[in-house]
Amino acid sequence: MRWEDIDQQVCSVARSLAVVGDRWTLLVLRDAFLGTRRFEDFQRQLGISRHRLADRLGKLVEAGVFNRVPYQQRPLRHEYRLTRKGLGLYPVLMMLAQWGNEWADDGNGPPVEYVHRSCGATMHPVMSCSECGERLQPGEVTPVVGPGLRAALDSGDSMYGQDQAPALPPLLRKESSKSAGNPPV
Amino acid sequence: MRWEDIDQQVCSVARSLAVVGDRWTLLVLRDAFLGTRRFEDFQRQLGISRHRLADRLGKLVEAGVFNRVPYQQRPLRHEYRLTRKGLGLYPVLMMLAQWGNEWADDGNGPPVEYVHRSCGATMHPVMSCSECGERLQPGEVTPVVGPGLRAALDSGDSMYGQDQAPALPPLLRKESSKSAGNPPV
DNA sequence: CCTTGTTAGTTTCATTTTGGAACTTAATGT
DNA sequence: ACATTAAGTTCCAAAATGAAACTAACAAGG
Repeated sequence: MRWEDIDQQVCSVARSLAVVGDRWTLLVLRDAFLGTRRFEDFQRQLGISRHRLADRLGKLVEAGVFNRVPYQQRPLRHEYRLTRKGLGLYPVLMMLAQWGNEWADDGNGPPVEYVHRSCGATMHPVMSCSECGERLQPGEVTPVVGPGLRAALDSGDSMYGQDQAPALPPLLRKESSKSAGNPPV
Repeated sequence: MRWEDIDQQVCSVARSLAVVGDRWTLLVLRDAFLGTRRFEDFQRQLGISRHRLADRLGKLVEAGVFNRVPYQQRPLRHEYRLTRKGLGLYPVLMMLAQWGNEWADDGNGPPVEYVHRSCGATMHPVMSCSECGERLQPGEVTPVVGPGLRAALDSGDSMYGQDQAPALPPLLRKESSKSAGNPPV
């Protein structure tokens, strides 16, 4: 399977990665969340080749993650602004940063720390349940077939046969008893 | 700058992407969270070439995301299990899935829905403050220079001069007054 | 013993993607 | 007239990828 076909999967992780899973794309977004909006600024800050940058920005505009809006006439110049859809990637970026802080520390501690304005505390982001507010751990969440997957299975137009279970988004499957005794870690 | 050098940046997002930012890697992890452990299973489910898969698994083992453990002798066979470090990527995967559910819907609704075992509700993951528990929005979090960045700046061994501000992890910078009137969206 | 099957890779090679540098366009500043 | 800025584009060599075949090490069946 070619990488460009991953958006065909009936899986939200795959579909997200079809948009943001290319090299540099998430770093472009990181800088966008930091306030960068212009081609030259992205290019300088990232060290990406202009070639790649033009391609990535174009795809993100096409995907609705950025708006390309003129910031001056004569000569006409555009800048790239995060849309609502783009802003929706904030948790992804923050969780990547959090993982890096926890696990890719170079021995000097986290590069940056975060202060939550409304409570004033130095904090880190945690993932929690929208309904009960409790923190979510792998294995506490059960994925169930949703309408999108049911539709794909019913219409048979998907790449999955009726018999073959398609890939489900992330959970930690319960140990099957036959390989008991070996913890997942 | 070459992609392989992004881990040189004093930025946790960049360092995380140095480990999980290659094509297919996050999809391999998705399947791992779904319970897949063996080479053949990853290969079949993902449709990735065996070549790439061997490379990605090797790099993830080297990075400490997977353990490669024998599950039989004669013939010797290994399987790949998520380490604690690997399990730490759960929020990243879930937030990617959540974004896909929200924004990459194909018109049929989300492929899967999630049930939180402890509260029983159909839920979605939200990102919140570890200290006050409130939901986090872009712009409510202020990044401040942490020990890792201070060390890099002090020792001067980083790629950044003392004068040049290095890239900070994601936030939404306050509008500078000179471009006032244009909302970030 | 001989053949086939399973699992986990490795090798080979054609096709894509990337990185780097130079070039273009449309202006402005000096 | 000439240098500069911003946002790309073009060109090309080098690196990454995808597809398919091949290998190793054994097990099972006839």
